[in-house]
Amino acid sequence: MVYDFRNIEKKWRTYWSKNQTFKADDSNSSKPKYYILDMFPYPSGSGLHVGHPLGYIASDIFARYKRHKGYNVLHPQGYDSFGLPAEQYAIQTGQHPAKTTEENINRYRDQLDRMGFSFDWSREVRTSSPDFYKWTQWIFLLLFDHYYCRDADKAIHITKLVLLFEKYGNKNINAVCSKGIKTFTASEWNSYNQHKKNKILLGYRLTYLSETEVNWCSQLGTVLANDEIINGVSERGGYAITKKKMTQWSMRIGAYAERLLNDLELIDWPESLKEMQRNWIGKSIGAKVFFQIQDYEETIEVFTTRPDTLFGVTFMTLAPELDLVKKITKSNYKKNVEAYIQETKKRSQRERISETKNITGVFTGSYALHPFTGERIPIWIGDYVLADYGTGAVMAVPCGDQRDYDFAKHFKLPIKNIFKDVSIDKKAYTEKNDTIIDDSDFLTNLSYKDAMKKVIKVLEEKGYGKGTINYRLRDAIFSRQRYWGEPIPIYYKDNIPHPLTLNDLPLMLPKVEKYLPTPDGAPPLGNASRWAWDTIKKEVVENGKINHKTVFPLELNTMPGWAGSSWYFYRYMDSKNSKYFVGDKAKNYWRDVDLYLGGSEHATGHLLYSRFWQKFLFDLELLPVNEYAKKLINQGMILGNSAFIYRRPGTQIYVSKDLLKNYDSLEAIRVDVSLVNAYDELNIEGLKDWQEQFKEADFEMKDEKFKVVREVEKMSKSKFNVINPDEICDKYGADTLRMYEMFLGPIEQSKPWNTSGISGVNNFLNKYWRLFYKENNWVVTEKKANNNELKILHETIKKITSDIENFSFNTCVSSFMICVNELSRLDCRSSEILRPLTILLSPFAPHLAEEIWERFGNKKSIVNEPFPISNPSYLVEDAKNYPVSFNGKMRFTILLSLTLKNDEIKHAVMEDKRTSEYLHGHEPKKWIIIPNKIINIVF
RNA sequence: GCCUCGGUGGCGGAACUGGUAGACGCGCUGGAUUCAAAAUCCAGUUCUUUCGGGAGUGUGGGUUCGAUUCCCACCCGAGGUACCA
Repeated sequence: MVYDFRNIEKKWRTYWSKNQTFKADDSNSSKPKYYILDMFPYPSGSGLHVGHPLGYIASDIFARYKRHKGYNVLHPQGYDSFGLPAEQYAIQTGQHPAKTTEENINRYRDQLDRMGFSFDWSREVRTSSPDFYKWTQWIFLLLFDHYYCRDADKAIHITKLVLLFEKYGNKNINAVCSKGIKTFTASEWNSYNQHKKNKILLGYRLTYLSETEVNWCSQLGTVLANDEIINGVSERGGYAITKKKMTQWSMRIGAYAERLLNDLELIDWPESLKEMQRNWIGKSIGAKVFFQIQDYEETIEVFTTRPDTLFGVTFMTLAPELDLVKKITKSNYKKNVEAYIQETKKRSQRERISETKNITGVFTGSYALHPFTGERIPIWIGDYVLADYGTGAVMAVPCGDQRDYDFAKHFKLPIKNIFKDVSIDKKAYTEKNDTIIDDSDFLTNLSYKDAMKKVIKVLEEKGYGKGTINYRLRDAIFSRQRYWGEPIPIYYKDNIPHPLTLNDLPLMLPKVEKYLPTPDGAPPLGNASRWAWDTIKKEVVENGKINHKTVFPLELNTMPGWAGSSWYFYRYMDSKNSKYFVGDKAKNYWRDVDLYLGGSEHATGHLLYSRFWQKFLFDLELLPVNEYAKKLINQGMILGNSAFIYRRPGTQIYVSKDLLKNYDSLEAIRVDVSLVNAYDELNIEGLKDWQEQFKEADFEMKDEKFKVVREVEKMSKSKFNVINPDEICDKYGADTLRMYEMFLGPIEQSKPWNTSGISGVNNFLNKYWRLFYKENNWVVTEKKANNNELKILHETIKKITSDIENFSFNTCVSSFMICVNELSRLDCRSSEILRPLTILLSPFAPHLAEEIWERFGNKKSIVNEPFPISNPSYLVEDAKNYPVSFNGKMRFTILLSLTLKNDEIKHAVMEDKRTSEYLHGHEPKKWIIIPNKIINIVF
C-alpha cells in the first residue's frame, strides 16, 4: 500500500479545521502557557515562495512539540496588511488597496493551510482592519499624551508636566525634549496663552511635530526612515533619495535609548542581532565643551569623545547647515561660505557617501577662544561634520583623529602633538591606551583614563563643559505621505495639533478617487472629499454654546508600516476584545512571547521600534513586562538559484555554458528556472514559448545540450528564480516539504534552494509508511519489542528531544532516517516501538502521523499525546562493543559514552582481546578514568 | 575601516563540555529484482598509495598523551555599519 499523501493530507486539513484542533485554551487553562510567534507576513501579490515558510515550519514543529509536552500553546498568525505595494498597484489600476490586499490574503491563507501549520486562526489579526488599527491609533494618542521624565526614568502623563510648569517653570525639569526650547519661569508659563502653551508642550510629547530634514523619495512620493534606505537608495524599488525639509510627526525613541541598550542583557536574542541594535543605538561617552567666539556674543558647543585631547585643538569645524555659521562668518569670507553651503545642499546623500575621500571646507574668518589657554582657534566649516549628530560642531584635534588630521594636512593647518613618544608624521594617533599625554597644562603626564576623568571634572567645575553621553539613534519619523496606512488621529485648530479621543476611534480611512498626492502636493488623504473632523462627530463648545458649524481639518499623513507591527503580538492574546487593546485577564495569563521567529533584516526596524513601544506601554502599566520576547531566533533566507543564458551582442545567437570561453563580450539574460532541469540543461522549446524575444533564437550547443550559468541570489519574482511551495506540495506532499526545508541545514543559516535532495526525504516518509504496511496489510504486532529495538527507540527519543530543544531540526531529520533504516533492517513491527515513534515524528510530518495514529485505533488527534520520554536503562551499552584504540606505546584509550562503574570498565578493558595481547597478563600501572567519556591506561 | 558570524569530501551538511573526523541525505560506482523501466533492496564512495601505509577540517605557529573544537598571527567569504567627532 503506497502512502497516498494527497488524500491523507486533505483529510487531516479538513479534520483540524473542523475540530479547531489548534485553538489555544482560554486564559484560565491549568496548563503552563507557551507563546510561539512568527513575524507575520506582508501579503504580497506574488504569493508565498519556498523561502517564506522556513521559519513557520520551524516554529510549527516547536509549537507541536510543546503541545505534546503538555503546554497550552498560543501559536497565532496574521497579516501585516498595510503597505506600499498594494498602494502602488492601486495607483496603476485604480483598484482599492483593501480589495487587492484581501485577495492576496486569501491566497496566502490557502498556501499556508496546505503546509499543515497548526496556527490558531481564530485569533487572526490584520493591521489594516479598523478593529485593529483603532488600537494602533489609541497607542499613538497615549504617546501624544506623555512625556519622558529622566528622574523617574519613565513616561509620565503630560498633565503632570503642566502642573510642574505652573509651579516651577521648566528650568529644573529633567525631561527629554526637542532642541531649542527656551527656559521659562512659572509666572512666564502662566502668562502664555493656550496656543503658546500647546506649542511648547509639543516639544515634550513622546510623539511630536517638527520641521526635520527627511529622506525624501520623489519616485515613491514619500518620506523614508533610515532603516528603509539601503546604500543611499530606497529599499523598495531602489530609487534615489534626497534631503528635504518637511513638517513631520516623530517618535521620541531617543528617550528610551539607554533602556533599549541595557535591556538587551535581559533577553535571549542572537548576539549578532543584539550587536546590530547596539551599533544602531550607538552610545558614546564624552563631553560637551563650550568655546567662546571672538568678537561675537556666541558660544560654540562641541561634543567630543576625547576631551582628554583638549589641548591638541588647532581648529574647529562646523557643519555647513548650522544656523550659527551665517552669524559668525566675517564679511570678506561670506561669498566663499555661501557658495560652499549651496554646494553642499546640491550634493545628495549618495554623493556625499561615495566621495568620502574628497576633503572640502572653507574658513569663516572667525576664531574661537580656547577655554583654558585663550588661544585663537580658526573656525572652519566642512561637510564631514554632520549637522544632526552631537552638536553639529567638532573641536578638531589633528594629532588624535584621522579626519581632522587629513583636513589639517589638506588645508595646511597646524598639527600639535600632545602624545609623549608617539610619532604623528604619517597619520593620527587614535589608540586609547596607556600613552601619556604631553604639553597639556594640567593633563600633562596623565594617561588616557586619568586625563578623561580629570578634564571632565575641571570642565564642570569651571563651567566650560559637561560630561555627556551621546546616541547615534535618531528619533523615528512617523509620517508617511501615503494612503494605505493608519490615519493619524489628530485634528488641527489654529495650526496646533489636537488629539482625538478613544471614543472617536477608529478614525477610518476615507474613500478617495485617486491614490496620488493632490495637485497642490498634499498627501493622498487630501483627495478625500471631506477629510475633516466635523460637527457630526465632535461638538465644539465655544462660549458655553455648542457650535455646530466649526470644522477642523484632520491630519493628512498616515502612519508608517512599523506602527501596527510594533504591538500586534499583544492583540493575538485577545483579538476579539472590542473594549480594550488586550484584556487584563489575557495579558496577565500570556504575558509575553516565549519564542519569536523571524528574519534578521528587521533588526534595526521592527525589532527596535516594538521594544520601544513595549517599554512605553510598560511605563504606563498597560503591559506586564519590559521586554516582550524572551527568546528570538533568526531564520536564514532561502536563496534562489537563478539561471542565466548568454547572447552574442546584436544577434539572436545564444551560447551554452561550455562554450563561453570562446567569446569576450556577451550579454547575460535571466531565464525562468522552471525551464532548466537538474543538470542545468535548458528546455529550448519551453524558452521559445516563454517570451516573444526568444522566438527566433539560435543556440550554440555542445553535445546537443544547452547549459545555463547558475547564480545564487535572493528569491524574487523579478529574478525568475522563485520556487513555489505549491509545486512541491503537489509532487511530494506537505510533510516532505516540511521535512526537506528543515533538512536543508540549520535554520539560522541562509542557503540556496536545491531540490536534488528532496527525494531522500520523500523516500524516508515512504519507508516509514512501509514499517506499518506490507502489500496492503497492516503488519504492526502487539509483540514485545526486544532490547535492541528498544535501544534504537530510546536513543532516538533522547536525540530528537535534545535536538528540538536546541532548534537543531536538520539533525532531527537525520536521526529519524537512521532510526527507520535500522528498524526496517531489523524488520521491527512492534507497536511498542512504532507508537511512540509516531508521536515523535508528529511535529515534523503531522499528516502522516495523524493517519497512522488513527489506524492504530485512536479516536482522538495525536496532537495532545504526551511526548515519549527516553528511558536511560535501555541506553546502557555493552562495554565490550566499544572499540579500543591504541595510540603511542605507553597508553591506549577506550571510548565509553555511558555510565558504567569504574570496576565494570576495568573488567571490560581487561576482557578485550586486543588489550590482553598488549598486557600479556600484567596489570596496567595507572588507570585514568574520566566519567562517561574515556579512560587512559598507562602501562 | 570597524563590528558580528563563518571556512570540514563532488554537493547540502554531522561531530554534545578537546576523545574513532566526514553521521544523515544527494550524487556517483557495482550488484540483486525486472522482458525493460520506475520503485525497492544490498555493497562501496575524503584524498593518495609500491596496498604495508601516508596525508587530511582555509594558511602558519602554539598548548595537549590527543585539537574541526582552545590560544596567537594571517588569508578568504557572508551579513551589518560608516565622514558618528
